[in-house]
Amino acid sequence: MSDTPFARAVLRWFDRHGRKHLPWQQNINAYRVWLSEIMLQQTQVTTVIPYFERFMERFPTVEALAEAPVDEVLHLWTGLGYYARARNLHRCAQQVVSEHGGAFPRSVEALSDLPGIGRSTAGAIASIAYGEHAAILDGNVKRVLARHYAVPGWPGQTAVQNALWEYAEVNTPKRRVGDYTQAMMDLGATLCTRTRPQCDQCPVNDSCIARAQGNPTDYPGKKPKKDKPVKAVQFLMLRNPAGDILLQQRPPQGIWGGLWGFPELAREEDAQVHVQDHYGEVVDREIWDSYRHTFSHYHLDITPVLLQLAREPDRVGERAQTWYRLDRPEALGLAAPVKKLLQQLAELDPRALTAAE
DNA sequence: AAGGCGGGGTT
DNA sequence: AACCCAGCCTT
Repeated sequence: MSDTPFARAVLRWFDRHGRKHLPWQQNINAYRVWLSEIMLQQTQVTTVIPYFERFMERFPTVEALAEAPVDEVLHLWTGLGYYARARNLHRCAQQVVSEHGGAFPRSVEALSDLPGIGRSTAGAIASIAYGEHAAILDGNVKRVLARHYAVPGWPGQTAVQNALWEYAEVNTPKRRVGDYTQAMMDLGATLCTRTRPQCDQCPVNDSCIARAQGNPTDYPGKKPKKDKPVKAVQFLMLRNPAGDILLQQRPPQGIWGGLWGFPELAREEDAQVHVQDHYGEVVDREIWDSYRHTFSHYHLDITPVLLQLAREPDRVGERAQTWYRLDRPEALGLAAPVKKLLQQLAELDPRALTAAE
């Protein structure tokens, strides 16, 4: 079978207008492609770039990543979100080393068996790194194809997703498949954008059904919206006489899985009474202003409470814990709100101020 | 099939 | 403030 006219036009456009200077497009190998693809899941290019550079600096090879402590991986991931990606990344690196001799497999099937790699990411790695005939279907490609073929409905629905996969597979060319993969993402990112698509410059505008209809931005269909529930917690910032802050490791599943955070308490409870019962005498308390942290699926109203302990308590509870030195921070994974509060605490810390000078 | 899982950029 | 982003995994 020869390439579709769609694919040929997209490739011609890529030669003239595609992006070719992104960090992971240089010195292409499967490790770099894989790392970038995982980071780019549900995350925009400009956000990813500095993280990608830091990871490549610290972990130049899949072996280096596999050998690192997971806490250090999560530390470098701090702020990127969806932390299961980082834990799967680490496990995947270890499997590539132990089960594939340090080389990522070439086939979509074998790639999909690795943690954190689904059908689309497997297609991206196989096509870009190895030139294998494999399709992708990420947010950009969904938008381009949904408009071009006027596929109605929200891509979260299985039927819509299946239809889009079919168009993706049909148009994926035999030759230059890596360029085509990159080209489709570039098309979605630079021309076929969510708002104000630049149809005049599109290489496949002559066959685009949504454009002919005059309503390209009606595709893809919107996700049905639901009201976000609100949860409220207190973050207990426990400070020992030395000035260090107590952090506990969160369980691997659930929000901020595997990261380190403050002990939490329901909003209604009395923080000072609770802490005195569990950690010993409290000699000072500051209740900081509450603020809202919003996730994709709920709002979290956070009230930070700083509690100064008279003495360092014994180890409390089941979970791993550490006294976080504000003047000499450990390499731990931290949720964004925790990182922000620790920075504010550091600004109050005379040792940290001295260290910064 | 539906929902959990982040944080930030854009509008 | 709503929306979405180079999705995957579990239930």
